[in-house]
Amino acid sequence: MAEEPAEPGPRRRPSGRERISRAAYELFTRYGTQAVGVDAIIAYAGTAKMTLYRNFPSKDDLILDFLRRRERLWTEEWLRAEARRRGTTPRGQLLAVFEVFDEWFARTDFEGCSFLNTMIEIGDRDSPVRQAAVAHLANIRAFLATLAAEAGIADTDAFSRQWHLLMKGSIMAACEGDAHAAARARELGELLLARYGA
Amino acid sequence: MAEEPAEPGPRRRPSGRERISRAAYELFTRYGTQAVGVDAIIAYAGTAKMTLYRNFPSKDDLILDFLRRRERLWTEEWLRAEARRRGTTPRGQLLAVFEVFDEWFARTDFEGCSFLNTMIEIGDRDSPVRQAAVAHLANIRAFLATLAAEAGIADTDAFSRQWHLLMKGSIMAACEGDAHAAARARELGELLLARYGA
DNA sequence: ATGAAATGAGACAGACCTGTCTCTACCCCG
DNA sequence: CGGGGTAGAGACAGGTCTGTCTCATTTCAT
Repeated sequence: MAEEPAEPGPRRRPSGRERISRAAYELFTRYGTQAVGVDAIIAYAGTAKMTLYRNFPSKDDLILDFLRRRERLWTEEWLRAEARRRGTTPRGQLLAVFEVFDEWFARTDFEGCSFLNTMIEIGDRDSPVRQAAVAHLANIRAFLATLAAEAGIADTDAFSRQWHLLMKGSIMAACEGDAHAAARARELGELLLARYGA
Repeated sequence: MAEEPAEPGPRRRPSGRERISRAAYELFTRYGTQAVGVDAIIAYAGTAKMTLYRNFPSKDDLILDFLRRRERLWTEEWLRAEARRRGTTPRGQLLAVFEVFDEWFARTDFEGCSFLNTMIEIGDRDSPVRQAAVAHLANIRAFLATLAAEAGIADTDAFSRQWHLLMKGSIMAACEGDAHAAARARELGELLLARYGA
């Protein structure tokens, strides 16, 4: 949910790898990693198929690249940055997560959390792709734990897991069509903050 | 999570349709509706492919049958029955949901909520399969709203949506591997009950 | 400008998917 | 016993998927 800098020069066409990576990001976020084939990606990127397979050994490697890009653009540059920016206190930054979610859920192209979607789409627990998605979810929790520590909460692990539970529950509710899912989670969040004395 | 009655006679082999429906249930719950092909289903059921297509116009119709069966076996005969049985008060029956979930999450063959999984797997919002999954999720909420009304809660819609949010969040956390996801949600549930004066 | 590297375009292989069709055999009820 | 509905087995069509290969063209640094 941020834009790329024009990579090397001032107005240069991005490399084939970069265009494929961006195309995969657009299509994977919207339609899921399993529903989108490599042919759709190269058509969207305007490249040849060999450009994809010269840069990525397999589609799975492209999905791993997609998850890393998602963490950078969504987790870090969007969610974390916006929460930090909107909240004046650690407590306010935690609650700002659901303010950000509220706008996210209202987008017409809202299609859920790519990490959760990928985890569910990949049934095999041993798949490196699924394990990567789970690891990226844990990185979201690491940010929550940081905020919890700054808010003076003692058990940051328990708190961040519960806060993340609210986030995931609200995302699923939004996927179902609940327009007020973020506000419902925010109210639960306030109860949880009070419970932890923050 | 209940067993079928031996349909007509005392020890008769179930009909082809019934065997296919049961096989689809086993495989779809475990691996997802998109990952399992009709060939795997007929092999598991021990039937011919034409037996499937004589009884179900398409795979999508088989998935719809699967979702209905899931509602009967999981939502009604398992979740609702166990919550009713374990709790002595409406409040206790609500909290018993997470007691039941705790045992569910610990199962080695735990593979999440089939309604959520199907909703995510089917990207197309207009798909009848996805809409059916969403409708089955709403039926879970209807049960929660009944319990909320019995517990004397005024806004049963808001409450049931928040309780369901906790359930869905805990399921996602359990899919990630959190062994204590049910206990975390239960604690949030107690805060919510207090907030609603129950 | 020139040679090396990257890219575009598309055919192709092999696997898998849904759904159709045929043919044979069984089973059950009258 | 006999006949009609049901089931099993498997070939088949038509599509999609990932991944490989070839070859002409472009692009870039030297």
